[in-house]
Amino acid sequence: MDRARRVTLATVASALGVSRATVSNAYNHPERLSPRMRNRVLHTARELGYAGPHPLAATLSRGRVNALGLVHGAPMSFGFSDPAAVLFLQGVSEVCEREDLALVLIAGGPDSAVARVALVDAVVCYCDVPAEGGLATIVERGLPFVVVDGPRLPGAGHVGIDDRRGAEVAARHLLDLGHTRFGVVAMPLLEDGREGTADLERQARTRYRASRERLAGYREAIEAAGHDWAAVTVEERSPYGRDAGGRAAAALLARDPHPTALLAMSDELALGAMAAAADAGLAVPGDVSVVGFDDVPAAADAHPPLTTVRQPHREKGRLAASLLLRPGGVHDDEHHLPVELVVRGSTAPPPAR
Amino acid sequence: MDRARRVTLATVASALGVSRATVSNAYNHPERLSPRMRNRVLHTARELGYAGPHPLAATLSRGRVNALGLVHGAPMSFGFSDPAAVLFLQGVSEVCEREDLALVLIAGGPDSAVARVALVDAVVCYCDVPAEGGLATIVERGLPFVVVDGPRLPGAGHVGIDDRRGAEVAARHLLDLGHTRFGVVAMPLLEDGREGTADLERQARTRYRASRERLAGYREAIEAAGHDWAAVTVEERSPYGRDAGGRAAAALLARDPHPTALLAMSDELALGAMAAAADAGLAVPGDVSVVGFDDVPAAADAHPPLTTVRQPHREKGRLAASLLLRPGGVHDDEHHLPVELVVRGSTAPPPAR
DNA sequence: GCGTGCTATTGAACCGGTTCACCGCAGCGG
DNA sequence: CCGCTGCGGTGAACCGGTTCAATAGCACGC
Repeated sequence: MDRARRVTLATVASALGVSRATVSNAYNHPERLSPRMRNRVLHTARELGYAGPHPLAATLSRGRVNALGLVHGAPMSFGFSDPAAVLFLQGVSEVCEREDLALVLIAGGPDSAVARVALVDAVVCYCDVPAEGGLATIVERGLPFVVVDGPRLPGAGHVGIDDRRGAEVAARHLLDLGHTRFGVVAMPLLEDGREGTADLERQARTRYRASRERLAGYREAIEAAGHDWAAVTVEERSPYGRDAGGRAAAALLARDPHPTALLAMSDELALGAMAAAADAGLAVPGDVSVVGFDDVPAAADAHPPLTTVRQPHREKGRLAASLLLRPGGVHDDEHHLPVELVVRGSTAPPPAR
Repeated sequence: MDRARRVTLATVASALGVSRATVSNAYNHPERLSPRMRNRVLHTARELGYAGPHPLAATLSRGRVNALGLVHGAPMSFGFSDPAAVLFLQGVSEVCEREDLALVLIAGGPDSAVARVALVDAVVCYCDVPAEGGLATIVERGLPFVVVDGPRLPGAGHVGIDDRRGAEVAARHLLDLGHTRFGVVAMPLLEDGREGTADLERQARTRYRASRERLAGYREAIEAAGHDWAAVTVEERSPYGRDAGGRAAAALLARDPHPTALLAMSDELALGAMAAAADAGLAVPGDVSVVGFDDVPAAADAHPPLTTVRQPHREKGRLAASLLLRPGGVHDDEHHLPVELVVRGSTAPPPAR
């Protein structure tokens, strides 16, 4: 079976009595060979069952593997369950497709064994890691990379949105509608996986950039309107799914009086929150308004359609990938994409007293 | 800048005056070295800014890259827009994650330039290609592979479902409810991208296995109930999205009398069809019943929730990946996963005359 | 008949490691 | 003091190509 010596470029060369360089040229630089020779080579190769230069070996000399890596903060399989991540992936893959690049999904996070050895030319880090020490593996490998939605790192590109402003706009929308009692359906603030109400002290220690910024945005808007932030309950749940949103909202709505407006840090959380409201016998937006963040496709399809902050997920993916392909290498500059409030049916003035 | 000779394993070796083998061992076989030597090596490496053995080179000697490839029939970016494909990907990625493998998304289909050179140990083909000549590139490269939802190929594994039975069950459900006038919302039958009503002749030439089998299933059930298949309109649309389903359904529902039951070949098509029905002023399921295929998450969330044929997408992904990792290599055997009718709210008896 | 200019082909170095048979040497039992 | 064992370390072959300076062969102009 495998005893049979693998047929390599050298096999073909010696079968024809030509040099290896010639065989190599037949594949990579046809114009340097006489058509006759080229045909002989290709023909013999076919006869011998030689499938062409081994990509790995070729790559070793050339120094390029023609692949973009993508590392996820959360487990990779989660990546596919989060619709926002899927849109992002779609953006990245569009660029890869156009540029004839493979897209390598790197499991286990930025410091996994896979990240250490994955065969890629550059990597997109779609994760919100702590600024210090995060991505150490990637940095050490010396690969060009861009961080999306995460911290700014020296030498790396950065793509993100203005989370704070997005959150602020969402909160202001509810304030404008006349709401005064708010609850926040929060993504994790720290890595400890704790669930529950996050007090001011915990809020101050928030490690994830997105969570921190969105929280800050809510707060700014609410305080600017003259309300007391300390009166706003922040319910933190983990991980990111609808379930989490449902549990957080259930806790918020069980309070008396319950908030009339829920600020959800993502659409998935918001969608879960809407379901929880229904379970609690509350109408959205009649009894309680909900605003999300992300504008994933399911937001528009929800009942009622979800008011949310749109961010250009696909565009973020495209941009991140493009930055890595720029001729001059990665400049460590920052790209902020626009956010926009999309008002739909899940928000309304608070119920009359 | 790059003038500075890259620091390689040899650099470290000569800096220490030891052999390259020793440095290599420090990383790969610590137990073969005295702790003292190992520390010296690691320390010097760090000092020199050596990030460890170049994965590419390591891989060349070892012969394994620790990566699984995934090739898509449709453009890769489509892959992410189809929720069924996303679930499948999730399944594959779970296995990759568990096994510390990278997951390489190969753009441009099974015969693209990327497929020719992608650095992978084995590949999952998630595509319905013609049995003859499809996947030629993969076959030539001699990579182990498994085909999902496509044709059986010698030497390759196969994972699929019983599409025919699934379709049959769906149709029988509608028949049991008393329906007699059917319309089929079809995925593409041929590669020509044609849209419109597919007559019997075109149906007979169907190239895609899934389309062919599902059509056959519908037909068997309907004929078994004593109805005339020729009276069933098959509306083919391309590509696979909701829009396509909407357009097909609009055409079907514009007929007079319109069908009271729509058999959609996928949930995305079905969801589009439901929207089209609403646009046409028809109630689902009051005026028209709709049944899908796939049971994607959005099916249960739809209004009304969609009756559909469930297939285990995630499980398919897991199985396909697992087959490639089996110690003995890929056995060319066939794995059929179960399908199951899920009755929800989109089907009901036809309206009274 | 000879220098010139091409083109087709080649040899050797190189990409950056891994592996394995082998060897020197320290410690140990006798 | 000797031979044996086993550990720590080494040299050389190998993985499968690419690249580039050099060369051989040939037509051409003069």
